Amino acid sequence: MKIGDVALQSGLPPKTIRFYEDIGLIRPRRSDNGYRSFCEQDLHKLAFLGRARALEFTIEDCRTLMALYEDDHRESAQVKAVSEEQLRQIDEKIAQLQFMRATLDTLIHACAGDHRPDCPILQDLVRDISDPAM
Amino acid sequence: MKIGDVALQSGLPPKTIRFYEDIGLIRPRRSDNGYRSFCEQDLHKLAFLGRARALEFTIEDCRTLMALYEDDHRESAQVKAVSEEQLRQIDEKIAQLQFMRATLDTLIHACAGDHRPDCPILQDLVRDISDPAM
DNA sequence: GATAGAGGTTCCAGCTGGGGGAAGGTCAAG
DNA sequence: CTTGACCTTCCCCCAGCTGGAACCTCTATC
Repeated sequence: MKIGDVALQSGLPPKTIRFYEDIGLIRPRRSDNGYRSFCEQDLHKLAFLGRARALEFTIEDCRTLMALYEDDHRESAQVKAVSEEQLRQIDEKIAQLQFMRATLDTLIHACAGDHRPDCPILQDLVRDISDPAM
Repeated sequence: MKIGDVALQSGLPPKTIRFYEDIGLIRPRRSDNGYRSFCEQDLHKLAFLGRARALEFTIEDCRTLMALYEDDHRESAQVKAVSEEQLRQIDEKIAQLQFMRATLDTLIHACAGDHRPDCPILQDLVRDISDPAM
């Protein structure tokens, strides 16, 4: 398979696939003409990477998961640990975003949204420096 | 005020303040010795930027908000529109993260997390290419 | 056999939003 | 007069790609 084929099948752009090779996540063979030649295993790995990235695992996480994936002697506890850390970070992000959302929502509801310049949103953003309370 | 002073008062690192000047968000004067010299207005703008960024407004959003902030003839509807779009994007992010969280949580609960190599998490990540259903 | 077009290749640059650190200038205190 | 804290510019680096230029290769068509 050439890069275009695996791109279609994995859903990853060719650029991304080359990038993953650059950083050593996959190691496809080469044909005589210099083209990358992907086997089924490579395709599975790319799908693996695509899904892990969709779950917001970092590239470094992916590297770890990939190593575990390839290690027949892995312990599932290791995989679980990485995933639990990732879950924790997602939870953190969600909490932070929900806090921002609440703040922004309050501001938006306080704003008349008409032709006059008075705006509680701007007022809040620029409020007194010496009052760091949120 | 020198950059260190406004850094302390605004909570932004000096590097970030210089960066904001580079991209034209602020235009502090210069003292004879070449040092940046910030006035109260600059400080307010920096605080403004810090808070807007904390609400995940992009730099481009900040540029827009800053222009509105400086425009006495603005209509609050413009500010509200930018903020509502931002709220929409935050909601989108939250929804996506919650979906990821659910997926990851399910996988984690399905994983024994012991010394054996069998792991539903890896199995899911690498599952059949020809089954793109999530 | 020539050529066009759709692929492939490499490399370099850039995006967002800054951070790290070098090399040098300036200022106040001791 | 020196020390140390602060300031300056400069350039490179981070993640995780993406775009583009310049070139190569294969296939199809005339």
